[in-house]
Amino acid sequence: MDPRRLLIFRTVARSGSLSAAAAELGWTQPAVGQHMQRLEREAGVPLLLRSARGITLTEAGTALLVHADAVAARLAAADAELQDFAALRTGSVQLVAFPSAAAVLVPPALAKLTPALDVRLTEAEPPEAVAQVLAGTADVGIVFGYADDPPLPTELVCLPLASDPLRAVVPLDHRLARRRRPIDLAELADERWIAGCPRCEANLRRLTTAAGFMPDIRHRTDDYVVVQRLVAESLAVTLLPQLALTAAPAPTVRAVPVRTEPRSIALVHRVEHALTPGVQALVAVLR
Amino acid sequence: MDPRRLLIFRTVARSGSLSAAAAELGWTQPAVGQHMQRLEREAGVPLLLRSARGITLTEAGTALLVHADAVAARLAAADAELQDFAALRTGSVQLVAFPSAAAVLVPPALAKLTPALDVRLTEAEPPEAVAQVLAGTADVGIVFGYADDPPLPTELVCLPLASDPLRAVVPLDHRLARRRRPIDLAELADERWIAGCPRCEANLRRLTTAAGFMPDIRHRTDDYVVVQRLVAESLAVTLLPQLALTAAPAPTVRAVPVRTEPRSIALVHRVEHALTPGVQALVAVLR
DNA sequence: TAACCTTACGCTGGTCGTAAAAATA
DNA sequence: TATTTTTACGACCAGCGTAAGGTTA
Repeated sequence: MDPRRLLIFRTVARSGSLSAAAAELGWTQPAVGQHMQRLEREAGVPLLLRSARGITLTEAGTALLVHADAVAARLAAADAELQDFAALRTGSVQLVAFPSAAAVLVPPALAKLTPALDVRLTEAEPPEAVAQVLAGTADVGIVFGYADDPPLPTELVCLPLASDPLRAVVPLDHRLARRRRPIDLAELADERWIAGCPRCEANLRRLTTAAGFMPDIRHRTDDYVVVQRLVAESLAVTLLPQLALTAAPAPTVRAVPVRTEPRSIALVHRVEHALTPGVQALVAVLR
Repeated sequence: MDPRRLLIFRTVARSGSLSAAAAELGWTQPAVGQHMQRLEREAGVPLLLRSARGITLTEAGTALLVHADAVAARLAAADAELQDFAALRTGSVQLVAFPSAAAVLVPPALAKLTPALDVRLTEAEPPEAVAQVLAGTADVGIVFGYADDPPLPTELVCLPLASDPLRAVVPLDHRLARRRRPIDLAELADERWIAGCPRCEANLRRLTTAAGFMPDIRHRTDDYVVVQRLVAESLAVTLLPQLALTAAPAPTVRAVPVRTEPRSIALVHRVEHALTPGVQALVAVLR
């Protein structure tokens, strides 16, 4: 059974005549008549009793009208729900961000969004975040990247958000603590070091190699609060991105500008979601 | 929203890929793809996430699938119900018949029908029965007609069922009670008469006029039981159709063949109901 | 007459198929 | 390579409009 004809039948049944239904549909009388003929032929049962005063439903027609009404109601409900998605009156977006972005960038962005959009935040370091977006576990990811990162799969869209400079973090009484001009990394060649997550450590090694030394790594943690406490006790120095320092500013350490390439912060999502209203809205407030 | 595309979307969602859906529908892949593109454009929201392993539903797509399933279920229910009507597993027919037909012709006919067809009998004399069928209050009418009746409206179909000869009904001790050969109406010119319903009385007057006399009408009733009791008491004679005598055979009177035109018994229904299974079935067992 | 219905027929446009290219595993 | 997708384009037929005819109130 062709569902379009069922809806035309509904219009005919409710309006009382083929011509009235045609007017309602913006068609001509024969167009509606042909549809009803085909519907009745396919049904195998007369549905309408024609007369010069319009139409009356047969018993089968009356029964069919109930179903037609139900179908029309469902279609209207489907339409309304899709419009809710399109107008951001409903829908949810899974957002995954690395910790300091989750702390600094995400909350003010979410505050700008309509509360009808259900954004759910989880934390993950970039490699895992990208994997989640690829797998569909997350819709939008906030990640950071270093200069020589491999390119992302073409399935993903990458929107640069900001450039995040690295700072050298030293104790308050360090000899470089009061320097205003950017220092060279080589000036920290003889320090003890704290390394962060694997990618950050790889980046650190790349930078120090370029600066001509091998860092003496004593501790490893990607927790920027712990890092700063270790530095405060003069146990080591480290490089931290400005974002992490903004997330947890510690008066017990000193962040000194250093001549290194900044890391880049970017937003990723699957290409198909370029038109998904929820993703679109979230991307818009994050940029 | 085009309901056909909703059903195609349902097939796609359930089969997991455009190509699998196309195979299921007996179409090609691009045909399905074009439908989905249009559906998404009209929806204003992406519904499918395409990949090389097939498709995944977006959140909006998942919501839409629920409605699509509901629509499909309703369409199936509508189809099933129409087939029930077509196969006489359901449905009802309003039958209106004049009293003696209701007594003699209808019961054995109904006994031959499937009990799933709900036939409802009411009694009415022909003029009213025809009016009911015209108005749609009844679907099938059993009526009788005389030679010079006006033609029926073209909106009605008339199927002759039988020819019903008239009998002269006289007391057992009447001088004509033992006659085997048909009598002439003129032989009853001097009797007292009982007339029936208005149409029957008109027919009686037409016949007697042709036979050359005016009947001395003493009583009027269309109840053929009452008629026969009156005759049994030798209060009058009358003409009764054979059908009425079959309905209520009375040993206390004598029915003698008489040379008159018989009345005709016919079945009427609206032309549109020629294809209605219930009407068709009822007509078939009544013929 | 006016309103409803059909039937007949021409033309448009939706929609399906074919063919080729692109992307992923 | 095999399977998925998309895009482009051609052809067909469903379906709408126009026009004419029939029936009832």
